Amino acid sequence: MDRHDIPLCPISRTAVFLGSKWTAQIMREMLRHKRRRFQDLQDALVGIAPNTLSHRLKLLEQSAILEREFYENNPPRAEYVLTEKGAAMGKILAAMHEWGEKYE
Amino acid sequence: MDRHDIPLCPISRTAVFLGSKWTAQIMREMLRHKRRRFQDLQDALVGIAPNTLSHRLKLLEQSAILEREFYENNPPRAEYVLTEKGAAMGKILAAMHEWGEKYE
DNA sequence: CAGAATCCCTCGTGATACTG
DNA sequence: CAGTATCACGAGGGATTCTG
Repeated sequence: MDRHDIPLCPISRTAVFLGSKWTAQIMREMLRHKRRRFQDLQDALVGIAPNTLSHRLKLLEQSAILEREFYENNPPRAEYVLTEKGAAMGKILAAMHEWGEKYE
Repeated sequence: MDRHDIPLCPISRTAVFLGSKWTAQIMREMLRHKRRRFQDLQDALVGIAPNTLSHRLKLLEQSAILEREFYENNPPRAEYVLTEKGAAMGKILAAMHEWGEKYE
């Protein structure tokens, strides 16, 4: 067995998850608005590729940080809603913001 | 110009930096002890390769989160010391810990 | 509009061996 | 002890195209 099999501690898993390039910005946007459409997020996150956004949203949904609501109209509509677990991440983002303000 | 050139916002840079696999654990160790030797860290971070630890420490030093003190004895001794900027990251780690406790 | 499919490429990490 | 030197690999991200 090699080192890939050793699981990270909870705090590191949180850090690694949030540290995936776009995740913090997605969360900032969701914390501000509570509910956002795919297109809104893509507009807000200047430079993100749609497949990347889609992938991160899926992971956020799997972690129960967001919930996806899909309406099969024409055109279709998808909305992502912040859960309580997701909203609780606000403190982490706030701490990062405060630190960044002071030291960067 | 492609999307690689677009700089991340400060909060995302912080997240990405901390999200590098071992960085949160290094910081947890440094926040606990304020001052640690290379070997101490390698022992505490079970599974880390020395080149990886060395690399992360260099980046932490470049960001002025740690300072390196090197003594050319035989055997040599290196100590890494938490700066004020580094100590201020404690709030971020604490927020992650609190969130992890409650939701994971 | 909200993605899925594909291909490509970089970067962080890891294994291992070596040095002053 | 405290690293450096290589080599290699896999995952995440990006560019682009396509669809219901």
